[in-house]
Amino acid sequence: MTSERTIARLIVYRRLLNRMLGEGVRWAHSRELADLSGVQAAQVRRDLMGLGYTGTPARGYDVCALVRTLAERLDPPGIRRAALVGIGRMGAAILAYFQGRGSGVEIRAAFDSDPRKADRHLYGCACHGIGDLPRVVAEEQIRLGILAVPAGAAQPTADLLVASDIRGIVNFAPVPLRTPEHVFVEQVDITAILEKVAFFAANARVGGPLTRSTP
Amino acid sequence: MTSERTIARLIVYRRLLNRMLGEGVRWAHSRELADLSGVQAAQVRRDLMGLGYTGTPARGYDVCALVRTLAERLDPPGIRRAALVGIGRMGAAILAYFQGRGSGVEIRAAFDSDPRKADRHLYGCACHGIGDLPRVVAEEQIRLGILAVPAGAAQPTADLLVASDIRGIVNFAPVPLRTPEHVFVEQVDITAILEKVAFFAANARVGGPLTRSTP
DNA sequence: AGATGTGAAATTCTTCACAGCG
DNA sequence: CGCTGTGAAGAATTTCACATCT
Repeated sequence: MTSERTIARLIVYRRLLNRMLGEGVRWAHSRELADLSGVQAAQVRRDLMGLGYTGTPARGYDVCALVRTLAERLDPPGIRRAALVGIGRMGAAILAYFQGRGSGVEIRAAFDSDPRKADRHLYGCACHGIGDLPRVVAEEQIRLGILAVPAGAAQPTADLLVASDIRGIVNFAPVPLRTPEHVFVEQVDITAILEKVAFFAANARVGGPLTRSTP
Repeated sequence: MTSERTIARLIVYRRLLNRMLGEGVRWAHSRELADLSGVQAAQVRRDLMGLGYTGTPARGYDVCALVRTLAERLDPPGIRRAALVGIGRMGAAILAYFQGRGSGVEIRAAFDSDPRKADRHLYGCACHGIGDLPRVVAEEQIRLGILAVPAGAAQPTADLLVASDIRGIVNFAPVPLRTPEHVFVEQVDITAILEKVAFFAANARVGGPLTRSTP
């Protein structure tokens, strides 16, 4: 009912619904949400069932009310501030990507071990030396970390984040992290993803399964 | 036996084994691979079982031979060339990231609708206007596409890739794509991933499940 | 003793199918 | 009627547990 897969789909539904809201759409059927997000209609209904939210057979789901319900369920009370560690090409791209995007999460500070990258602003975000991380994370009450450091630095950096009382990490380094159980880690391994797509592109048979997404 | 999850794990094992090889390690037990990749030992054994590859109870798995077996199984015969579409911050970061990395996949050409970004080289990769895509993709026998375009351009660009006989797409735009069944699509939705981590970071209970990775 | 290979159980996730409502 | 909510079936995936080998 609150599995990782389910939450990932709810997040996708919410974005679709927000877009609909902007287009003035008031009602949506499970079938539409399903088509737009690439899942089965029954899956959408079951996912929404878990929210306790209920639509009507006649009009479907009230887009506005559903967005509110999803916000209640998905938006954590105190967790929306993130720290980015590693201001290389990938880190800078992530920073740029999140600027102006009305996501629920906001990157409050960036860190790099290279002192030349510290003490300036990049895409509107303050940059610090890595030594300032514990202090800034505590001061700004940051609870999320985004790791965009080289593979060799990933584990020590994760340890530092954990020691600074971070609760969740998105790791772009191609190294599985060892963390305490109370820290949620999501591995985003772009190289591995490309290799996977290469594999299934080669072995794609017509009539195969539908396209999948990364939860 | 050849599910998406399984292939994703095999790719991770392979990278670990390659690293071991570089460190001179000759033998590995299922337990070590499991610990390093964050899964159960039984899972590793079952995954390797599917390869038809067999270890010995005494020493475990022969790292060198296993890497060869994995290469046979995972490396598609003709599919290793990719095209990047969208040379913005994210696209440039991906390009930089893949340069020098000995991955099985290589980015052969980059495209952008902005003509100012065409006709030059970026991180060693030739850049073209989007109009040249069909020709270059055909000439270079490219079979994979990486989408790093704005959300609004994602679907039309995907259509163009599909028309150019691309077989697999990694989509960084936060929009699910509609593609024919014979095209494998992997959605990498960074905003959604961050929101998911925020959710589970907030709801993290001590004694919860281990960290997960993105297959 | 400790590790592999693997049936079988357990668990998780998805889809079916249909009652019931507007 | 077509759509929702949902029990039940069905698939897929993971984990257990143990015979077997060295």
